[in-house]
Amino acid sequence: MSQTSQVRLDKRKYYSRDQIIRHAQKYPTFHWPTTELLLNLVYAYDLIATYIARILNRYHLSLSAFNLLIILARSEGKGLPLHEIGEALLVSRANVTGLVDCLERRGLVERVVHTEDRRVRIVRITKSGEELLESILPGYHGEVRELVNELSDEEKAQLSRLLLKLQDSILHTLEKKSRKREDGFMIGNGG
Amino acid sequence: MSQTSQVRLDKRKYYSRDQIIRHAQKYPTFHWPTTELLLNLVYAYDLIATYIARILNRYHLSLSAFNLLIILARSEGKGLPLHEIGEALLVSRANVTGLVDCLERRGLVERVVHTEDRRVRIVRITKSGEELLESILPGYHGEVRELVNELSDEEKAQLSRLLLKLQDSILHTLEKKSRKREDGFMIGNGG
DNA sequence: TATTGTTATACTCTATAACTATA
DNA sequence: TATAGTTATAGAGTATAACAATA
Repeated sequence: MSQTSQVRLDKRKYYSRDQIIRHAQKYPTFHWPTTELLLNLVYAYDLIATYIARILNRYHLSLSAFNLLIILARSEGKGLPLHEIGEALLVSRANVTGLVDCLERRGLVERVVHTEDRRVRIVRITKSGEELLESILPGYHGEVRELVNELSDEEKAQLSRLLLKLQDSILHTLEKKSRKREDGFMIGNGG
Repeated sequence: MSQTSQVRLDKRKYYSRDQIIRHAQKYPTFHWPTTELLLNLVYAYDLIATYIARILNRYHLSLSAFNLLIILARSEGKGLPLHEIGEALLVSRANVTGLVDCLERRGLVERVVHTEDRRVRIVRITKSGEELLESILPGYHGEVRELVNELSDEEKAQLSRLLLKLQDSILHTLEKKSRKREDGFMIGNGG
């Protein structure tokens, strides 16, 4: 694979500060710190998501499928109804059905009818799903940790704090917007 | 739409620190600050990406299409060869063709054969593409700025600095890995 | 009537391999 | 031989609407 060593990983030359500002300054609403933040957030996410997807690919799991298995494993046998899975993964109900179908066919999760509300199906992780997770997680945690090892624990904690504050800001703005307009902005679970 | 007001935007209850640590502490490679950082990065990205996708949806543009138009607009008429677009967007060559096809059909970009190397096609934004961008960007910048308005400029800059450091850490680790193994990890442009 | 979940559809994004034309 | 771009295909992800079962 001669390509491997020639792939340029760093795309940041396409997003130089000077070029962006030169192009965008004609818009009065343009704000460099905001734009810079978004670019860095998106690019950091892209790098990590692509890398994690490659790890999970070895196990034929998508990122959503992996997240679902982990959430179910953490629930300690109680499982989750399908509509709550949609909330947790920011995915619509219709698509949760497909995701769960796929994992159920492989025997990694199972559906159980809720005893009190017979409309509801609880999804639980199976023994086999737990075994798969246990074969993935040691290597997964190690590889991910190596990936971010140039940040100290303190920097990681600070980054987390700022990202949390960013999430709060977004959530508050969206709530304000959906209170204001009846045709307000919606996120997730649009079905 | 009675659903609008009932959608729960905040999914963080599914990712509580105690529950995660209780489940993951059996793995010696597990490291809470790293996991916390990843969760917060992914969720912040999800919120922003979903919101921006909704804005762009009004103009029938995907996030990639929007990014492509902006990169082309910033190049000030010079345009970009298709393989560089792949690098910039972290997308494989094959998929750049499709993306450019789609925008070319709508008259927003055009292909021009490179005069010196006749294998190369340069993609340029058209007048019509620039007009579309100019109709989107004022509102776009304003909405995005409102979304993150609970962070001060200083906090945004600090967040950017930390995200940059995170990007560097990832890029360095990936480079080390691909130097080590001939079948090394690759990102993007796998075609 | 409203909610949970399913089915069906269509569109986008992604990954891969085989192909062409140029260098 | 290597590179730029295209074509074709298959698998995910997402959005939407219509529907059945249950509340």
